[in-house]
Amino acid sequence: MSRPGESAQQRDTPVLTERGGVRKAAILEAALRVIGDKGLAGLSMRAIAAEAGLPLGALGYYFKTKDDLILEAFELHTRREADRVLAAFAGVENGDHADDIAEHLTAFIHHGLTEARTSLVAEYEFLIESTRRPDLARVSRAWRQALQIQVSHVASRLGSDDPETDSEIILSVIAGLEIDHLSTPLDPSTTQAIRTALRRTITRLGLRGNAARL
Amino acid sequence: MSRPGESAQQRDTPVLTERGGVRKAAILEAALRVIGDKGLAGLSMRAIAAEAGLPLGALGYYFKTKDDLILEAFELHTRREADRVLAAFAGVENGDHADDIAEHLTAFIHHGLTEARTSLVAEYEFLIESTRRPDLARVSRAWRQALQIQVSHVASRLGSDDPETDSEIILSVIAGLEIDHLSTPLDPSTTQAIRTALRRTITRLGLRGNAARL
DNA sequence: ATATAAGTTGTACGTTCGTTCCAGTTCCAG
DNA sequence: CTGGAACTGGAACGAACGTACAACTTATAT
Repeated sequence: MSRPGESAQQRDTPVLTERGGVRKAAILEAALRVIGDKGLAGLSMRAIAAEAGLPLGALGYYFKTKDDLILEAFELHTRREADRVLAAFAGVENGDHADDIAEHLTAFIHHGLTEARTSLVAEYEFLIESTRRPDLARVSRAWRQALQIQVSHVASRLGSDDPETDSEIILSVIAGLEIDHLSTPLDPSTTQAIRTALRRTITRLGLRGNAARL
Repeated sequence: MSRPGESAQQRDTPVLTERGGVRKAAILEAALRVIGDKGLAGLSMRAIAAEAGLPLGALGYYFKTKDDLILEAFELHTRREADRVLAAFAGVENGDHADDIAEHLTAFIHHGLTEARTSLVAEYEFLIESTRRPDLARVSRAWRQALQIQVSHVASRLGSDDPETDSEIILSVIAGLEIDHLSTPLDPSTTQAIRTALRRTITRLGLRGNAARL
């Protein structure tokens, strides 16, 4: 008997679709859901197993400890979310007006606060836990840095004269709007307030789609 | 035998300095510290008792359940923190330049990320938990609303032509900057980046201390 | 076919958890 | 002084926890 992590089938980019890999992926997905709606405080191996529809014993086979499982779940989340964020900003590059840009970001936040709410809550659970776990902190930092680099490129294309600062401001505003509206049900007037805040931010930063380079 | 919550000595504004009240306050303080450095996941009645230097049995006397304790700790935190935030913005009102305003906010964030880090982490623990507990969510909303009202008054005095939106932007930027730098040790260059972002935000929003009313 | 490895599952271990209880102590009104 | 109320603290409860393990089945390779 051996464990997957010790076996020769381990790769640089783990393939999660081979024999036992589907199960491993299902466990991580289940963990992300549990973290999202019960929090890390409510996360137990038994709760994950129940959510995944698997026996408790299965978890010990794929993950040495609960902490390992949490780390891998966070890595999975950042991999997936990075794509989503970049997609949101990619749609922005050819927009013509500041309002178009703001609209993309509004839709992004709106999605996070409604359909993807569980995932968003899980994300902030991880970020807070990162203050206590160096391994999670490394993932947080790498993710945040990747986001900022990409967003600053976008800001540069949109005519920013200080892309680094503007990307920091934009990412901060997004995070702040998300946090501030997580405890509240998202009604239309709230969405409108978010839109207004984003429009004003983008406009005042002087970002526009068809910007000539400075 | 009776419990304080059932007794006639209960008041609208609980006095925490009477006979057993000192202990109750000590328990809440201990809970805030434990939440800050072990998280809600690491919060146990025994950990609180140990942190407060009290026997486990004492907790059951002052708080019916752990959830009650958490709620009261959150209320204590918001009461205390509201004062601190308003003080930070109060020092801003008579400033002359956008840079002065930004400097106040930078100092505020810097303090939260260094000396008051434990308290800041606890705050975000509460905010995330608010997504799952309606009683905590009420506290979050009330607190957030109080902050926004006060900050929008300040923004108005600083010449904002849309104080509500500007206060939402400012509070979001602050929250975002805090969150984004919680997983990272706060070195001087990071502080400088925060200062730069705040300066640009304030400047671009057109806020200045000696503003004439529009 | 047979052996070896991979995957699977139910059970059980020792700990820690929130909460309850009660005998004992301190306080204050009468 | 005396009674009852407020307060104290240690012990104990059942429940839930993370993890380890051994018996078992399935797949793969020679």
